[in-house]
Order: sequence, then structure tokens, then C-alpha cells
Amino acid sequence: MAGVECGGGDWPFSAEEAYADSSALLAEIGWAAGFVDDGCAGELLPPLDPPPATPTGSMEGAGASSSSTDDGATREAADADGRPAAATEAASKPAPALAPGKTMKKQKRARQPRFAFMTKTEIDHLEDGYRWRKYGQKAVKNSPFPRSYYRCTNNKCTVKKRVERCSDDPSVVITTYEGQHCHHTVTFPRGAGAATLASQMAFSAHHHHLMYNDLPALHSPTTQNPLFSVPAMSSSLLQPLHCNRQELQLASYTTQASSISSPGSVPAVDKGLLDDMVPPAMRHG
DNA sequence: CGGATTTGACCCGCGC
DNA sequence: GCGCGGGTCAAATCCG
Repeated sequence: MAGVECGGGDWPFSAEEAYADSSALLAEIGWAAGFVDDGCAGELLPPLDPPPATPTGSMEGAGASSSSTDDGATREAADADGRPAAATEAASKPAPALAPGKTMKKQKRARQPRFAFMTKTEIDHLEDGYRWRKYGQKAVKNSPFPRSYYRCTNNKCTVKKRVERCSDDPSVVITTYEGQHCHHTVTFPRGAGAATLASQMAFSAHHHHLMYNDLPALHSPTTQNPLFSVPAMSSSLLQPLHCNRQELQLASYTTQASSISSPGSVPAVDKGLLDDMVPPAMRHG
């Protein structure tokens, strides 16, 4: 099965590899991975092997990236005043002066909590209700597919998103979110379908810290899979696969999801998905 | 014309 | 110290 072998690395491998390796990436971000099918036959991804408790912090590069938050955090803190990290950084630059040389000393990059999920879709950039601006694209080592970098267009929002295809299974798109939105969705496209909902669900799970490894029920011996699967999505209807507490939650998404595809159903979504996605303080209506 | 995308260059962390 | 690769910047270009 394709999902797991993305990148095809066996543990342990270097941080660099870990970061490039899709499964490793998913592992890094806390196993909060969902697998969504956009209408094709749903397929459960086998469990991702957890990284062995890397003693020497071999995950430094990846996980660690989060560990390098020290001064980066300060920079992020600056975002609180409403400016995106990039803008803050840019503003602090002697902009015109450093044009060619670009010798400006950059602070360590802060890593915000990340959340990724895999989607079986032909669409690279999945609609998730937010507006994104692409700010970069890089070729990925050991993968014929480039990785795209997106940033939320809301200038108060620092959320970033990476989109790449699994090198082993081109039909699988790996979407990685970094940070949390501090605002409402800009749009909620009708009929955006599974991809959208997948994103919303992913975010919701993240927002609630419902990482899948925190949900024993999803680790039932029957599935042995921290991922959830959405078998048939062609009608924008999410079908929870199992029945337990968490799935009841997913089930509620399902209900709302089905209403999304019908015009004028946004309020229902706001009360449901967005209720989870956007901190109450951020909601204005 | 303004916003979004493309793309080459640069920065930085990490492994060797 | 050097090279590699991921991530970001920003000028150029595209597009509605």
C-alpha cells in the first residue's frame, strides 16, 4: 500500500531524510494524520512505524525544528501584534539596503505545531475554506514531485501549508499545516467535497489536540491504524469508519459535511466545523 | 492595475 | 569547513 512507503525510508534515518520522508513527517507531527479519499476506493493506510525514541535527538532536524523555537518564539510573539511573521521580518529589514547582498542575519525559524494528512486526490491544492498564497515551490529529494509552500493570505494569520505528492503513490497528496488560523474561513466553497472536509476535520482534530495517538479507540487491534479513513466521498459525505467517542465527533462532521454541499448551509458549518476550528474569541458572528 | 503565481537566489541547519 | 537540501524571499511575470 502506497501511503506508508512514501519516501520509503526505514527507521532510523537522518533528520534530513525524516523531513523529506512523508511517513516520517507524519510521524513527526504527532501522528495526527488522516487519510481521505476523494471518491476513489477508500484505502486504509497501514500504521506508520513510530520513530524509535531517538536517543541523541536524531529528530533534531525535523522535530526539532520545533526545538529551535527559542528565539524564534520571540519572533512569533511579535506576530501577536497582528503582523505575520514574514511581514514582521520584512518590516524589520532595512528593506532596500540589503537587496542584492541579503546579508541580513535571520533568527532561527520557529516551528509551530504541525498537522498533516494524506489525501487521495488528483487535486494538488485542496480547498479548505481559507485563501492561500503560494510563496514557493521546491523540488523534493527522491521525489519527482515538487513541494509547494502556501501561506494564509490573511495578514494576521501565520499559518503555512505545504503540499506535496507522495513519491511512491502520486495519487496521494500530503498536506501539512503549520500553525493555527486566528480568523474565520474566508470562503467555504460549495461542493468542495472531501478534500475540504478533510482539512476541516484535520484542523478540528488539531485544535482539540485530539491527536490520534491520544485516541486509543482508534488504535483498535482491528485497524491498528492511527489514521482514519473516509471510504466514499464522491457526494461530499464523510463516513466515519468506526464507532467510538471520537467517531461520534466525526459523525457530526459528517452530518454537517453533507449539508455543506447544499447552498446556504454555511451557518451550520460555522456552528460545527468552524466552531472547532476558530477559537471562540476569534469568532465574530 | 492589483493580486496571485513563478522561479531563481539566498539563508540556514545538519551531516559528513 | 563544506556541501546538501529544505525553507523563504522577492523580482518578474501572469492573469482576471
